[in-house]
Amino acid sequence: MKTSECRYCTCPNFLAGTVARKIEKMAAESWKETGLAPSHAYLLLLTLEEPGIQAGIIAQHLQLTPSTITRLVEKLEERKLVTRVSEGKQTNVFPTQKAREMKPLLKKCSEDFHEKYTELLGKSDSKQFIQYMTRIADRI
Amino acid sequence: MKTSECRYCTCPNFLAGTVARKIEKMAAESWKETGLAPSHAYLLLLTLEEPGIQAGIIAQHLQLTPSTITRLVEKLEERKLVTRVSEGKQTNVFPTQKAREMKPLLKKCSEDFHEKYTELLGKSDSKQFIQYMTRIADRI
DNA sequence: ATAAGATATTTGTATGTACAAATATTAATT
DNA sequence: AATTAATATTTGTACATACAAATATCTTAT
Repeated sequence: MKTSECRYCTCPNFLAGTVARKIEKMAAESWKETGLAPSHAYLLLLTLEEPGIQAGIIAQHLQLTPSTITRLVEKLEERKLVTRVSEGKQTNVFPTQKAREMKPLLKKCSEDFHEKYTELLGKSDSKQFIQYMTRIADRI
Repeated sequence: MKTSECRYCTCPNFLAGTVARKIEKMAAESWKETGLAPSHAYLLLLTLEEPGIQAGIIAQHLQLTPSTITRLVEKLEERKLVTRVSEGKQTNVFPTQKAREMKPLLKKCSEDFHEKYTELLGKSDSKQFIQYMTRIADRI
């Protein structure tokens, strides 16, 4: 059934959730090769770009709560992809060697996803979607 | 931190998730008075509009998987808001008297949310957002 | 009429996320 | 210096959601 035929197709909350789930599924497919869920992949990329990044900063960049970051980092730690170093009250997250070796693959998957997405929506629509969503996010 | 300043502010998956969480929070606030989470509220409204609606049809309208519907209905059943009547291999969901009494409140909350949302984004932007999201959802 | 396949739902399990409370550290006030 | 307040993170718990497998029913083919 098409979303436009659904009972709550005019409810922004319903729509936002539906779209998010669909896009996440697409993203998960792209990142499958890494064995990581999209949010884990983002977090890992953050640590690769800025080794030792503070947990709270990660939370801000991913727009997730601190407790969620703790949980995501735990998972990545189990897979030996990051290590936590606490420094006073704060926690710094470093990528491991294994993660560093994975970087090219992560980049590739990220690009794959962007391509797949752009192809699906067309260049102008996909660009517009990003602008639009950003604007919305900043106002809510 | 504004979403437009985040590291992955150009990633559609990140954006979609962020926006969905923010809108859901807004919606949850509006539905607080009912004690129901937004998705429970939608489901309940569906059963009120079409008593005896089949579980699978609910799944299609809410764009959720059948197993999720089972779980949502279970919760509503615990609160004595719906009852399940199985008819052969299918399950029909009926609202209880308690749910029927709740209908005006549900409607009110739904309208509250729409107003709050429209006020926040402005009339034209909020309308555009809906059109845009619907189009995206149908193509993914 | 029975076996095989198709359909609808539920169950078991796992994941990502959040909230509230707990903990640990640092800063500020008296 | 000691108490209080502020800040950063973690823990306990709960929830919405999904996937895969199990179950129950119905349909079709032989």
